[in-house]
Amino acid sequence: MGRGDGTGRLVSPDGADDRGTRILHVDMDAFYPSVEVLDDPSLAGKPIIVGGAEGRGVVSSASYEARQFGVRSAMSMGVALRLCPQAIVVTPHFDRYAALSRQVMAIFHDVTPLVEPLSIDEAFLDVSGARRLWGSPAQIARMLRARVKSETGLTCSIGVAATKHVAKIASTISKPDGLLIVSEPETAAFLAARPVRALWGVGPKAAEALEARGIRMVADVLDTPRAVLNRALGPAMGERIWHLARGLDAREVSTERIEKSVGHEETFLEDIRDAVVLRTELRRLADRVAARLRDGGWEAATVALKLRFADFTTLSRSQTLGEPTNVGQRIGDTAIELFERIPLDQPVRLIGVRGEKLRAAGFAGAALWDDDEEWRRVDEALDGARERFGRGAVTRASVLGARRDVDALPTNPRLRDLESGA
DNA sequence: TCTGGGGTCCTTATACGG
DNA sequence: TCTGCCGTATAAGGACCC
Repeated sequence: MGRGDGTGRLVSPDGADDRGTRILHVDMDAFYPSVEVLDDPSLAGKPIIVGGAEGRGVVSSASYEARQFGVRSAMSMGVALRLCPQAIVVTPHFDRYAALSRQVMAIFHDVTPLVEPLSIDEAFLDVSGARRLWGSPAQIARMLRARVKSETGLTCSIGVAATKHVAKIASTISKPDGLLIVSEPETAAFLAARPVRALWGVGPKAAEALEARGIRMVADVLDTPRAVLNRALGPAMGERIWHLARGLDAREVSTERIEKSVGHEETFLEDIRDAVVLRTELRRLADRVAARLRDGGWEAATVALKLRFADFTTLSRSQTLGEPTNVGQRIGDTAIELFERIPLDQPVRLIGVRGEKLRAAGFAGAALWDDDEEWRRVDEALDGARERFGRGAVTRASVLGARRDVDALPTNPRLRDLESGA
């Protein structure tokens, strides 16, 4: 959720240039607190903090009134309340947020089927096919803002641009209740004037590494040789920001995303030393992970354990299973095996279990293992799928799952994609 | 009153087979 | 047969995002 304090609101005027644009990024304003105000109008205009109220809670989201005191997402509640003692703390009502989110997404789908939800409160829309029906991208954005407001009572901010990246930056700086249109001809100048931190994927660490080389603004990135960026940030990140700084972002709006892992983790109210208690928690978390896997029709090929100790050092261990599973007992057994290998020389503050390398459930793997011809076809499918999704996005197991289960589970987007890719 | 919980992606180290 | 190289897979850790 947004980080600004809400003082920078921008609304592009009617008739603003929207040449070359087709992507909208819609971002709800202070979504959680705004929903709370909707449900309790007496909160309107007050500093609201949504987050874990007691113990080790942090701020999930703060109203703009609270942000003016410096309250930000991910801040510990203690610090937040020191900055803004008069704030009203509300524990989150995720079901309500999800319901409002569905309502807002439905409005988007009214306008175009090309909607890519990024999180509970934001989405990309490709409106290139919606022009005839609804008008130019700028007109569509104005209509969406009006509809969201009138049908839900919530405000949102919209960035309109030629690419996802620029649309996202535009919505961020237009907040709250803003609209910023960045036409294609304006893009280069718009980007150049932003700090590097505005680039997607540049967080505190990368910003620091760039700053150390005198690179503070996107304009500075333009003056920096590619090789220097690659050295400073690593080849993947270096290449990415070299492109993004130039407005080069070929990513399409994609309506189907493929889950790669599901997990649960828990921070204790007080650090725990007792291994019996920790094992019990692992069982509980493993059962929740397994239930989610079954709901989605997945199995996990790898089980990962996460521990965070009292001093905040965090460690993870993972193990690939002989056979993927969505059975809580198996996931729990594996998590506990991993846990037993770690010396407990400190109390534990957080423990978590995650299932990774998801594939479709129900695949009878054993039958295939000694069939060379089948393996050859699987590897061909793997190559095809990797070309489409990129390396690492697809595992052999996921292809195996796709080949076997695509008829049984035709509505599963992961399987459909893999099958057509194969 | 220091630091949540859900994720994705990238880098580096290591092991293994040819 | 030994060594190096290459590609691949797995594992661990960390940065980043909301």
